[in-house]
Amino acid sequence: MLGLIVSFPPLRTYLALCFSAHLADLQEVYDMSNGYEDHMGGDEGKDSKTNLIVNYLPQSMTQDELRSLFSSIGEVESAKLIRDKVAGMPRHSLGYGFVNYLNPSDADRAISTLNGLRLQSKTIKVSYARPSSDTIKDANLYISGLPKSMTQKDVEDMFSRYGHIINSRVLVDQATGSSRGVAFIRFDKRAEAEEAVKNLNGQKPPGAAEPITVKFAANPNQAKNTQLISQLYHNQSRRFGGPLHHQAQRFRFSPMGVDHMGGMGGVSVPGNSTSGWCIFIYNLGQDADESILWQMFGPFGAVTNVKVIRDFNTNKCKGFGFVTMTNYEEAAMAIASLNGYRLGDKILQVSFKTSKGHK
DNA sequence: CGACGGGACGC
DNA sequence: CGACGGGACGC
Repeated sequence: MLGLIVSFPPLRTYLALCFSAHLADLQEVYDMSNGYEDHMGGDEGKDSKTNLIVNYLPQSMTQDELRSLFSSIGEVESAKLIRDKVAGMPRHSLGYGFVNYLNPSDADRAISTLNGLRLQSKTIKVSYARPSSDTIKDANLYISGLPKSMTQKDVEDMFSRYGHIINSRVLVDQATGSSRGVAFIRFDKRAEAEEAVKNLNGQKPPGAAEPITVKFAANPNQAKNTQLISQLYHNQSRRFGGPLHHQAQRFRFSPMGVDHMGGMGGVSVPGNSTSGWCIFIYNLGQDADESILWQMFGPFGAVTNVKVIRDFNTNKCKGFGFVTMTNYEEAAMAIASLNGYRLGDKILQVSFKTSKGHK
């Protein structure tokens, strides 16, 4: 569908249609503010006058389509769609990108005409890109335990004293529309986010009965993998077959994980209320993630759960994790094969999980 | 040289 | 209703 934008001349017609639609619905849109506006001013930020960040792009949109869309405003110096960097092939879009114009006035007009544009049931956000820097990375916080009465603005007001908020979101229950007491806040700088964690984690908002939790958000890969795992688990428990392929494609889950989830049948183990055999994996690198555990253990049989243990604040792996496998023989084979396995520059130690008290 | 988890992570 | 930080050996 987006291919039409590239392939056919009547782009203006297409845009006009989309644009009128988006104007009609503009009130529903939020996070359309320009997160960088506070830093723009005077004659600072030379490249930021031409360089834009584009968020909430449709999954199917390609880099060429991104360039094509923004070329309708003016001459584009470069367009970059950000894709994941998994060793596996697909390299699918992360849903955002950068467009750098030759002319600052074109960048400005691109914001005024394309910000809020609806594409494929998405509403894109177009704003000036902040100057590239390591200091702005990993500045997204996850907040839980908020009073249900706190609105997005309330939460922002609580956090804004620690820095400049780029965007925020309060999660609401699908059915009731009420707050789930969970929010995300992205600060401009990681240091600002760190200050907010230090000062607000474990604190009670005014009038609240319970303290809130403030920590760095997991990256979306981790979150989606975890979510998908539990979805697959529940789907599979209810009935075999079903919408597994659809879900797997939608979330682009690790191929290993998907393949072997299919083999997961009866999950109850005699004498154990929690199903399966829990395996302890030690000496994982700090950047280890769930997908590597699926890849390593999946080939040995039915894996029902994987978990990388991370530091609460930094989200870096603490060096170990757990894998649950349904069948004893397969678990034993995995342990025998993977204990002593070299992952990166580390030699793994793999064994059945011991009870909590000992080493 | 470090060693065994545990609400909630996206309307 | 949505992944906000790429890629870069050139100037």
